[in-house]
Amino acid sequence: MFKVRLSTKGQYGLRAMFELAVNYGQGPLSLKVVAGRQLISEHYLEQLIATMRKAGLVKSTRGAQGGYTLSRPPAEITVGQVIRVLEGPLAPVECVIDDNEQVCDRSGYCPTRIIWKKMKDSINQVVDSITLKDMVDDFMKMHPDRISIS
Amino acid sequence: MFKVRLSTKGQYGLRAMFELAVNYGQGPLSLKVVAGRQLISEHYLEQLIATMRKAGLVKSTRGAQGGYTLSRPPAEITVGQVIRVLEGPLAPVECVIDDNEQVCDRSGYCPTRIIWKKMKDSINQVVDSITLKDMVDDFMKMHPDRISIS
DNA sequence: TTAATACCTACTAATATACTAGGAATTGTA
DNA sequence: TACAATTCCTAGTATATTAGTAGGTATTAA
Repeated sequence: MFKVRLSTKGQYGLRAMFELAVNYGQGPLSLKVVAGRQLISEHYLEQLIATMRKAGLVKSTRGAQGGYTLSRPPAEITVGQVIRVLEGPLAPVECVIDDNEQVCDRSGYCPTRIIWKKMKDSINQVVDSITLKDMVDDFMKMHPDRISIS
Repeated sequence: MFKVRLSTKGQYGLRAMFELAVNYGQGPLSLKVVAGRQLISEHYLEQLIATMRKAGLVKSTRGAQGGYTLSRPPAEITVGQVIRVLEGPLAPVECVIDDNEQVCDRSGYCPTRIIWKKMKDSINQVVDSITLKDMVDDFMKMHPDRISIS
């Protein structure tokens, strides 16, 4: 197997958020449409988007013609925010989740902690430097035809 | 839970390799000593070090007074090599494990792949830029007394 | 000869993953 | 007002992974 991997929660959730970003300013998008466009199980995505709603990343409109919209402009939501809401903190080992030096029992003799810290910082730097708007812009650059599908 | 995390295989394995690096040039170190110094289950570590032996990172000497040594100088073994041997490739999602563009069925419409690629490159860059020698040097700088424990 | 070591295969409890099942509540539209 | 489209909610489940443990055999220095 491979490691430092994301579960499908983060993957699917980010793809769903991308669809909402593409649709931003054009009213709510139903789960059915989002799931259909990204080929994700609708019922499973429902659970993921519930998490994002509770975290304040998306807003919902109930009833017929309802759906979901981003709660902020795409430029104000980072990939890191989305992934961390769905997956929890991004860190290779537990002892570097918090930046404050929460020492484990072997802390004085741990030669590896500094490495885990660097990995963590590097991962988060990548995902925090990309917004949903960046994703949409990049995608439109490569697929100018995609707008007509929406 | 937290994500992009390493299992204990990578963590324990790297700590064991650190001990072998500290001891480099002074003959073999037994599993018992390594496990004892790093507070790891000896029997479990045995399985991890077997993987590293098969991968050519360590050499073993059987029988009484036997043990393990690094098969190359600490400066020639990177943290990335150790972790990848024990955990497999370091990549957040499967579709970026290989650099060649192995496209999934939705490849033309995947707005996230470039992000996973950046995460992967960033993680590997960190671990590949640190050698076991770097770890030992850093540690000795902070704990000059540790040499006497060996 | 013996004690210390490496080497090997199999088993297991606990946990997480990626869903599915089945419905209740809400709301725009005919 | 009825109804269809939607969100919202709780619970179950098959599979895989993790982090070991159990119980040995083979090798070698003293």
